[in-house]
Amino acid sequence: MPELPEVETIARGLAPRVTDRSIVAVVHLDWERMVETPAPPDFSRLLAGRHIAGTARRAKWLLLPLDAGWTLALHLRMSGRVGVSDAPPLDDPHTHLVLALDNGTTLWLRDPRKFGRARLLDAAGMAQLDAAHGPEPLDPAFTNECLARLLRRHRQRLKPLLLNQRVIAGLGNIYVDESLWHARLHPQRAAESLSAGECARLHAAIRHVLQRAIEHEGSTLRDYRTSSGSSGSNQHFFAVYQRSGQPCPACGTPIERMVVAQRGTHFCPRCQPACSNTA
DNA sequence: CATTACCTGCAA
DNA sequence: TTGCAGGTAATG
Repeated sequence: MPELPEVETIARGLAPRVTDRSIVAVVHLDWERMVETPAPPDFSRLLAGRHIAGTARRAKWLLLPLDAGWTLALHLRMSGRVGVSDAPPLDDPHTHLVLALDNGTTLWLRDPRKFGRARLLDAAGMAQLDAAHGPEPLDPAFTNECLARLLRRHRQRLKPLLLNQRVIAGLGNIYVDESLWHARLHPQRAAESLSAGECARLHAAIRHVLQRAIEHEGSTLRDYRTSSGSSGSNQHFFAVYQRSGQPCPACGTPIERMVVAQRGTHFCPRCQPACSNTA
């Protein structure tokens, strides 16, 4: 579920409640496959006593930088949620990881679909995670020219290209569809076929769409909640996502849905015309 | 590039 | 009952 804006919102909301706390212990872990590294006994042993320096985000990973060079990295995949509460939510069958903090609160991860993942990384592991992802689209260093270079380098259609975390970090199905609509580009356009002007439109669209979503604390379709449990409101600003049959906000043409790269894809057939090099 | 797998809940 | 879902990795 959570894409860049949702994870960013969670990281910001979590910060005041975990920064400068210490982890007393892992008090609950009932889905060991969630822990990718190190093996769960070491994961729990190494987390105990760690100091939490703050919160951060890389791509769709929620990061808790700890002391001694460690970082706790959490990926919420489709249905994961994290929060801090006074009482451990141990009666909930979907809460799979609970950390006790030194002020008596608990940091928990809940995930009905069990796709979420946790890693405890040393500096080298964190560097690897970083290197496995493309540039952050909201980083000032991500210029129009950076995007142009990415598009030139990959012979792929726009939709799968933008979903690929190794190419550009943090976009998922929602924000790819929304960005392509704002840029007036068909999801199946070949990446290397974009003109300079189209590339500039895509660059501006991606940043606009992500920034606005963060301002609205993310998009809640079903599972996503902020770290305090509230819904995001960005879903009210979708132009195309899950709006098939409804009028395009720009031209009134009914939004269409098709499958591209195995993903439901929403677009306006008039504003985002197919080109000769799309099919 | 496409398909499958990982899981569960929910709507059709 | 079937199909679908915001993500990703592994496999033909």
